[in-house]
Amino acid sequence: MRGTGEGGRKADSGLRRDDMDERHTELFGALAEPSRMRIVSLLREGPLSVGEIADRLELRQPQASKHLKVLQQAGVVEVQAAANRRHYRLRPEPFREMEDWLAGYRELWSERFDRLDEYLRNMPD
Amino acid sequence: MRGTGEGGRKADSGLRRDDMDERHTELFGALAEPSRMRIVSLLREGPLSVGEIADRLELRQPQASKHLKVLQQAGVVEVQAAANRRHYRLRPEPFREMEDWLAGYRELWSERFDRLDEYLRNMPD
DNA sequence: TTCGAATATCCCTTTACGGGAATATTCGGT
DNA sequence: ACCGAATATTCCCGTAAAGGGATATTCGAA
Repeated sequence: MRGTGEGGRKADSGLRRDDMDERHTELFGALAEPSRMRIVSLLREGPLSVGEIADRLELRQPQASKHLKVLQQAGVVEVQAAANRRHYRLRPEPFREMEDWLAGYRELWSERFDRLDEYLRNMPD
Repeated sequence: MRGTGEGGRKADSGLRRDDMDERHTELFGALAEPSRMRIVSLLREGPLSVGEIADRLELRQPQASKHLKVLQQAGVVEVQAAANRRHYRLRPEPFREMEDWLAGYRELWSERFDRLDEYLRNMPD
């Protein structure tokens, strides 16, 4: 139990950078599928039931359920039961995490490693 | 040829939202693999040759080459030949694109669809 | 408790993908 | 022109994942 409150940032789960990468691997995997990407995009408008999702994206109900299950396991969506219907909605956490992950690459925006010394260091002696 | 300079934003490739999603599907696919994620993470420090990447991540050279190829096709990295060596470096574009994509979900941070009217709309009459 | 709507799960087949090992290619040096 | 280092490519194999279809489950209504 090291560094529990180390950074004190937001809802830090106390993960090392490598673990964060693992989590993002799973997150990206969930998004790396056209149908699921469309589901996520659609869910931006608000929570929807499985039937509505399948309907609007012209998916078959079983496929919609399967994709939603994957998204749920990756933490992208959460479900709320209401009678027979199950309403799926986006969870904000993974998007925040992605934002944090991206922040580690933000220096690329500006400098883009234009310095050559790093580059030349790869040359053998 | 509509709206070429429409928004005047950065390097807008003139893609519709659906096309953007397709591109991100590919991008996420490239990142949805532990070794590739580690390669990307490693390349933050600066450009590296294939051998160095394979070395530091304890990958075999062919695997490293394959993963780099996938990353390259997804536009995540670019290569620069120098003698026998090929130096791979991160491209800033995909990260910017991810940032833009994320922006479309930023409202989740704050409100998180707490309004119930959208939710109740799903109820049958 | 029986029925029907909504959803999840199971089985099967096909395909995509990653690892391993061998081989091809490219390039500078001599 | 030849050799060796660095890298890319190919082939094979095993596994994970996705689609299709049928079926199981759950829940409210009557």
